[in-house]
Amino acid sequence: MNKEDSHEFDYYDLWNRPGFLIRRLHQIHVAMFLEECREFNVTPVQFGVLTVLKDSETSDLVSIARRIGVDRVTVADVVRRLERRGLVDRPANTADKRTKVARITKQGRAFVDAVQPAMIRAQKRFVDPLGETENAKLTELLTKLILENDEVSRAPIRHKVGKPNT
Amino acid sequence: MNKEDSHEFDYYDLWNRPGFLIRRLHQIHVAMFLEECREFNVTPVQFGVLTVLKDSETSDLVSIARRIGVDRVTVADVVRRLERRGLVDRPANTADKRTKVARITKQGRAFVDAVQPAMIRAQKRFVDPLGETENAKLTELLTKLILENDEVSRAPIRHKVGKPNT
DNA sequence: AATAAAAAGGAAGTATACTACCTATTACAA
DNA sequence: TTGTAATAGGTAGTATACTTCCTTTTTATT
Repeated sequence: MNKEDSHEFDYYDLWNRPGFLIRRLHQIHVAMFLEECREFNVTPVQFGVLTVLKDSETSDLVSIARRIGVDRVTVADVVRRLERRGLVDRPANTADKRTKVARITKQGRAFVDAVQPAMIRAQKRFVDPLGETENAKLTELLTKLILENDEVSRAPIRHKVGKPNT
Repeated sequence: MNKEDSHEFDYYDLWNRPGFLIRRLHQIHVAMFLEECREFNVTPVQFGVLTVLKDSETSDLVSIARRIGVDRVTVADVVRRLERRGLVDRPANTADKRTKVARITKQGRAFVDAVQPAMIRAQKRFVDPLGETENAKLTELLTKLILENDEVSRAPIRHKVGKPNT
């Protein structure tokens, strides 16, 4: 019998693996987001990039990657798709010829405003089964785990700006 | 100003979007898993499939998909890779010629046993920043959210009881 | 000023995770 | 029994999310 040879916790059961739970939950959130935003045909990460750009006017890809916690190559992919849809453009940077910044267009801004309510619906619906206290606790625990483990990921956010939340 | 026009919660901040937190955490878990299991060159989902197969001897792809909560097309992909490595084979099913079951090989079983400690290390390290109480609470909250929202995802896991899929 | 290190990005490759469409087989029902 | 449903799987296409290797440009060091 292999199931219990660590005689402390049954990691053999998928439902006892935190990683399994997180993967499933992530999957569910993406499904909900896409469902709520179906008419806009936008993904959570695409909306994340647009959110960052709406704040910062222009930004090089590495900065975006750090802000949303995604690999720079992935960001380049996402930005390429947003550019194809006219939501973002890529003006050349004369100051630093290595970078090729991304900039949200007027259409992009209007798009974010139009999608925002659907995004909020998705977020609320996602945590709807929890009460207010549980919801706060969940946010606290998730944030703690992210901040404590951040350096493991390839796209560390290395900060606690804005909202230490603790 | 758009940041506060829902005058209740600042969803404009990425760190206040539960979906963002879940995505980041999932990403971190995958990174940790890959790090701990580097020598074995195996992913969380691959190990999940092997775990299920070790239990059930043989299984058709749809059943695996339901057990681990992943789309059947994805499972087919994963199984193809495991087959290529000799960890799984695909005997034909004479009883039902539609199915082409997956079966874990002897090598596959040995592989699971060899990787198991690294997998457990990854799971423990992931929740290490939490105390025992917090850890239990996290598991409780994640499980609750999964079970309550499961039907949204494309790969629902037969959750709860007597929930006919329409 | 010359050179090495660091940073930004492109290109190619892999894995997960879907959708949509198609075929083959099985189960069910008129 | 015959025709329709449902089921299992394949194929193709898209998006996220990485890795590794490469080039160009900037920064730092000597």
